[in-house]
Amino acid sequence: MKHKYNHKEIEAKWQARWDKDRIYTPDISAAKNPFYNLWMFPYPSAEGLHAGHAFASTGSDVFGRFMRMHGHDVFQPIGYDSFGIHSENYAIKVGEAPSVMLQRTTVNYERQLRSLGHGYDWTRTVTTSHPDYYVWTQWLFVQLFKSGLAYRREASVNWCPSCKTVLADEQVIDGKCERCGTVVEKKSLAQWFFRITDYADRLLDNLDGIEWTEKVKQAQKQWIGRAEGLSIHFAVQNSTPISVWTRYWETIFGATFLVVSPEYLIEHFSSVASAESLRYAQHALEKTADERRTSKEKTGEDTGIRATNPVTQEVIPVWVADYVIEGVGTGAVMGVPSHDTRDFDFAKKYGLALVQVISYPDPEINEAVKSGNRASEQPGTLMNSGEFNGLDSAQEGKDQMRAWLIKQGLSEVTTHYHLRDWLISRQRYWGAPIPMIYCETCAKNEKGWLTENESLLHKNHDDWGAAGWYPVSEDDLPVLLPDVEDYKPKGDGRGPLASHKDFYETTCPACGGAATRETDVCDTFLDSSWYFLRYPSTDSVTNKTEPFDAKVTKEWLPVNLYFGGAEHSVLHLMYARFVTQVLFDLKHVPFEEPFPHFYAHGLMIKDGAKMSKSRGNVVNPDTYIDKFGADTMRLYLMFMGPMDGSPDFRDTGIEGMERFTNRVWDLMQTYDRGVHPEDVTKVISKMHQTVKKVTEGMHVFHYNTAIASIMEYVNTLKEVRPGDSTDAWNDALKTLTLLLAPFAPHLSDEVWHTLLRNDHTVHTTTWPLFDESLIVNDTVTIAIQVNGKLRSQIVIPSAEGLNESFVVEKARADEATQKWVTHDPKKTIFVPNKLVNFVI
RNA sequence: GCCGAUGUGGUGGAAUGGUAGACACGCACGCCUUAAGAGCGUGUGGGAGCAAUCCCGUGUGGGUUCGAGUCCCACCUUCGGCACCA
Repeated sequence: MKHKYNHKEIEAKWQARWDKDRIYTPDISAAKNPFYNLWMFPYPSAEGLHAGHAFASTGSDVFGRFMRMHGHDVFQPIGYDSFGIHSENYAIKVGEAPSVMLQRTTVNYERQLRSLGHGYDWTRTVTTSHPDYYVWTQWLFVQLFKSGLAYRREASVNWCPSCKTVLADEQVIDGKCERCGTVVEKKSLAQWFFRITDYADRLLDNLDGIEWTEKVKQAQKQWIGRAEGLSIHFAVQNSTPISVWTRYWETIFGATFLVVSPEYLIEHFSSVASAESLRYAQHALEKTADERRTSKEKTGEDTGIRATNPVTQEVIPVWVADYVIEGVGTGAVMGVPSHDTRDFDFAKKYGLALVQVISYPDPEINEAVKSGNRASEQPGTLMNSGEFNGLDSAQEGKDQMRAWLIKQGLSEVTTHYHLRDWLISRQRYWGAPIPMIYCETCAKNEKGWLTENESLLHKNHDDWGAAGWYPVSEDDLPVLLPDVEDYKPKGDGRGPLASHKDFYETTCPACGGAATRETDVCDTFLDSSWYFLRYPSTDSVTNKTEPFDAKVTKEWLPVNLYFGGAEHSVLHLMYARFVTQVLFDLKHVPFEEPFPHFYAHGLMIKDGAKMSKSRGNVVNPDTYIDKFGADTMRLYLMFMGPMDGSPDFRDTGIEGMERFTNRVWDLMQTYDRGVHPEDVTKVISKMHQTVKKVTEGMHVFHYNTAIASIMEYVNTLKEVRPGDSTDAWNDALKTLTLLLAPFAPHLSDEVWHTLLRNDHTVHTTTWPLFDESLIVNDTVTIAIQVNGKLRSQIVIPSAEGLNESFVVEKARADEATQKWVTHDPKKTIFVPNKLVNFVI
């Protein structure tokens, strides 16, 4: 090979040139054909981007470039999700202020992202920890508060003893902190919540109308967890009735006891329950959620309370047990040992009654339920709930049973959700201060913003914690996060800002008296719940007075393609949808769904394992870009496998791709060389075939097969004999350059200008079209099968490919075939242009 | 337990029901070179055979079909999500 691609020189040159010519900076207000191409913005970690980020961001960039070559005004912004525990924890570790560390890490991120040659619009970036941005995060909080969707209540919440802050349910993975992996504890604190549960139905139902991978939709559906069941009321002697919630109401005849959660017992029956059971409940509350979750053995205590089964009129005992979880259902369950394995275990251990279902009150229902209820037919046999669920024949009985229970006034239909309200407060420093003010005087007078004003959306809220609370006036935003020395979390349930009088001392917006600011800060997921709205408006003249420009937003949103990791299925994506729906209801945006098309890319692995610092298998893209160049790196990343897979990064693989890059570069030097007249058809046919395959691959993010067909094309061109058909050859190389442009943007633009002698960038040049009719070659190979097994092949002129009698006759005449087909076949199958199958 | 995926050479991975393993990596041999590297060329699913060629092969077992990696039924593996969910 004579010529080698000099990546260092060429890539630096083009990155500077693109910047200067602003080819990735669309005219936001005048764009005719907008395409908003968004990659989930990273949090700028101290370690910088790893190869997995490069894989994902390149996948997004390739598509943006593809769209740009289709005449779209592609807007591809980038920014930093810079607030949050992750950044702060690292700052604490290295003993540096988060804001100081951030300056260094963002510079590094920008350098890395630029070195990959991505087509970002660097004139419109977003940094969530900048006051210009978080002023609007605080504004958003105020809107939610005024809508009645933000409220404050004392609650038992997830507490991470290492991060020393509370966490949202979504941020607890297997009982551990999503950020640091520490086992999460329960703690009772007064906290701000968002009423995302108000939007549960819409969040669920809208999923049907958006183009997301099934996997991610399923994850959201499960997380929302809508389930219809019945609330059934059990009268309690000398006390308030107990309501249980169940989806298996037809088993109520077998309910021989009730079990309540420790929380339930203390809240409702502390005066009537047995001392032993109360002690048990108190003790149970001290256990961590994880301890309760993982203990196999069920424990409990008889409360001494007696309830009545509303259907059988049987008096049954009420027990307390920590396997019943507060917040699931009503916190009380009916124990049906004949139908549920957990109830069976419990009943067995404590000697509770186990009764089989003997009869039903209505003969018709009796029959219907019985038909699906094997337990009733085989007394003494335990039927577990799983087995019962699988029986379709029981459905009709269940439906009738429900109608009967409701008619008798014993129960009502209740829908339960797994989704909980979004806990926003963080007792930390590095976040947007929650823009609320508490006035003790007003609180005493039962006054507060929500008691004096009508909320905008959530009308029938109970005013938990509303007294005394006022939002910071929008004119006074932002509430600036002060620079403080002692930003470390103290762990006493209050954030570091609570030690700073000059921060929290203020005056009441209502009465003018002394008041205090909220000292907790917002969850980082609030920062990222609306950032996509900000990008197109960053340079708008109105951005000092509005979070985003209405006209620009109407033009550019919702996001055309959102590219990101599936690990955000139930966190970021759910929050962003919720916030967008609220903004829609408040008429700030004209759409309900921010990401009508979300593509979930896979997670890159290295040596068969997930990349992680502890495994020591994190691939830093810098070394590879330095050694092989961004284009070779990009090509390799995209060639490893489909975007939704989990490709394994291997050094030998990128070396192979370097050979390809050099082969292409070498081939490009032959521009004007020409092609042998006898090879012209071959070249043209392969060219159109390649354009077709690449184009199709791009649309479905199968970049690996797109690159594979480009490789085939290059292999073909290398075999072609030189000659005097210059146009055909030059056309072939021109097409090759265009097809490579999204993957290898630097090399392509260099070739495009210096060798192919164009004076405009390749990246806004129109993507090549293919002509199906030109893909056809002079000849076509027909496979010959005998009884479905391949036995021979024949080559025939393409013109005869559809001619059945011609092809079959040729096939019968084939020597190898005659060995297998000795007499007339029973049947002959002919597939045009493909094969002939003789059945003998 | 429930939900969703997944399973193809030594490896990454290709295949609108129609020639399984495209394209690469790796490996082997050869050319070039004083040599190494780079580059170029040839071969490379398993088995039998000097060879032409034949047999077997897409997690397992059945089925549909002229023809199944692909469709249907049952099961297994691995990976993700949810979960003492009442």
